[in-house]
Amino acid sequence: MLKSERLKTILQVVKTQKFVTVDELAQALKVSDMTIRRDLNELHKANKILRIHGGAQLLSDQIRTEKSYQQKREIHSKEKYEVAKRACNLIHENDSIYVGPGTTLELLVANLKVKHLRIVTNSLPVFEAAKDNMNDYDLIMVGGSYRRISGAFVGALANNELKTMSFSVGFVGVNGIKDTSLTTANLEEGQTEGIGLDRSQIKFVVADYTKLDHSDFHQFYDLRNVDGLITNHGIEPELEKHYSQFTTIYK
Amino acid sequence: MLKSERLKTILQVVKTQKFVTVDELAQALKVSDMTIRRDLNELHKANKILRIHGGAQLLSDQIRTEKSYQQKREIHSKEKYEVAKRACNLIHENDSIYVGPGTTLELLVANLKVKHLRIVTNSLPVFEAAKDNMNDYDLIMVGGSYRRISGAFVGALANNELKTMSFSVGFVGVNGIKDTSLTTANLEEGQTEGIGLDRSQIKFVVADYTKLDHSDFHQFYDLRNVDGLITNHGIEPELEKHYSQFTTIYK
DNA sequence: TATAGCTATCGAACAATTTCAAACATTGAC
DNA sequence: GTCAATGTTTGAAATTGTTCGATAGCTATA
Repeated sequence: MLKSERLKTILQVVKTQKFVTVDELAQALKVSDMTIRRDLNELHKANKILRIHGGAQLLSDQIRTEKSYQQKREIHSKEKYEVAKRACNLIHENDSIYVGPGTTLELLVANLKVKHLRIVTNSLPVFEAAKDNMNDYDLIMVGGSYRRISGAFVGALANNELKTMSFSVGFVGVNGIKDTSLTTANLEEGQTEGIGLDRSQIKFVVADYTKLDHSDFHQFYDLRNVDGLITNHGIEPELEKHYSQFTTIYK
Repeated sequence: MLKSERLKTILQVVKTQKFVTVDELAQALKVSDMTIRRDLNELHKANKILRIHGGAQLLSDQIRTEKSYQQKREIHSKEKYEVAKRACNLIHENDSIYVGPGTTLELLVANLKVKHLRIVTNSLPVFEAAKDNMNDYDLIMVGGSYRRISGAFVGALANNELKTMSFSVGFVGVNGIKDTSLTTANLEEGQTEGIGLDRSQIKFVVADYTKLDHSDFHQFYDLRNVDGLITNHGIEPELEKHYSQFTTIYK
């Protein structure tokens, strides 16, 4: 493979996954890690990516311009990536999974490598990410009314459609977790996510540590009813102990 | 093989593959690598390709234009635009409209200027076009299984969802119209479109003149049950007379 | 919180490999 | 034979891989 071809591939990967490690790239492109480092440094010098310890991520301004609808995307990219990778390990071949809206869950489906999955989502960004994933998944969109701000489909249509389905695993993101309450900014979105969880045999909530011990307006689910809280290492031991009373912590 | 012939072949390969190595070309064209290098340098001097270490790649401006070129050819074809504009005039304030998949219908929603509409579609490209339209429409997506090739959502989920709705006007595109049959390439897609029409008080089929008197594999609706065929001026008088037996022609 | 120890990552230096172009030899058409 | 195109040789340049000591980041322990 030509060098410029490799550089282009790297850029492509960074764009879709927001973050990559040196090892991942070295394995995928079948070159040594040193070569990848040199490539990343070159791309960094050309101001195409942001070089960080262990890998690279999208430039924050690229994140902003790419999708103007959310500034959330530009922060905590690495943390979200960690959480997403952890969540990937909980998915197995032939699963039918529900994936709610949220940037972390976009990363989840973008980084999935398990084969033979049925992915159901009510989020357009998540759908797009799954569509761009190299593996050829059975992809189902839950339609409904469109919320421009989050890119999610919600309302009675979405809810009714979800109620006709059953999932082996379900993942939702949150804006905050306070005590045993999962909270979000929008009532309708929370309701739809709640139904997605209800219809899932195993229920996971995905939240980097910045979401813990914070509360948003609408409570939409009880932490005691979910099977796992997927977060990253940044979680404070005190909080971990607190939440582990109610559910399993994956970090 | 003549030199000029070889140069042409190389250009062709670069165009289709974006990247090519010296070795690949040397083996394929059965000449020495040195000859290929000389060829590549010549093409580079003529500004036809970008020479890079180990091979060659498309000029960066060719890469940029390449994608949008295909789409522009598709989308901005004059005939489709005419048809789309004509269809726009059949939509009025406060309508609830169903819009099926198809490039002409993408143009339709992109050019809509009527206010206070509810737009329902099972096509992702149509949805995206409507989303980008400046007017703030009530936008509803019908979810379901995703067909990568056309960007449409189909199957039982989509069908059931459509069956719960009622539209004042419905628009579908076709691959071909033969006698009184609307035909399309995919059975499921046709079924879903058919239901969209069934649920519409006024039913329109949209087809530039190239679609008339052509047939695709699956028949999904009867022309005698639609209220209008929207086409452009290129239609042959003979065909117009033929189809006007079955429905109203808008051109 | 601070510290020590561990591991992964890093870049510099060097070696191995690949690619390059110049110079020259060869081929084939006229 | 002449000339243009092509092949071959060869040393230089570019790229990549490997080794290794330094450093960053994390974990466990006090």
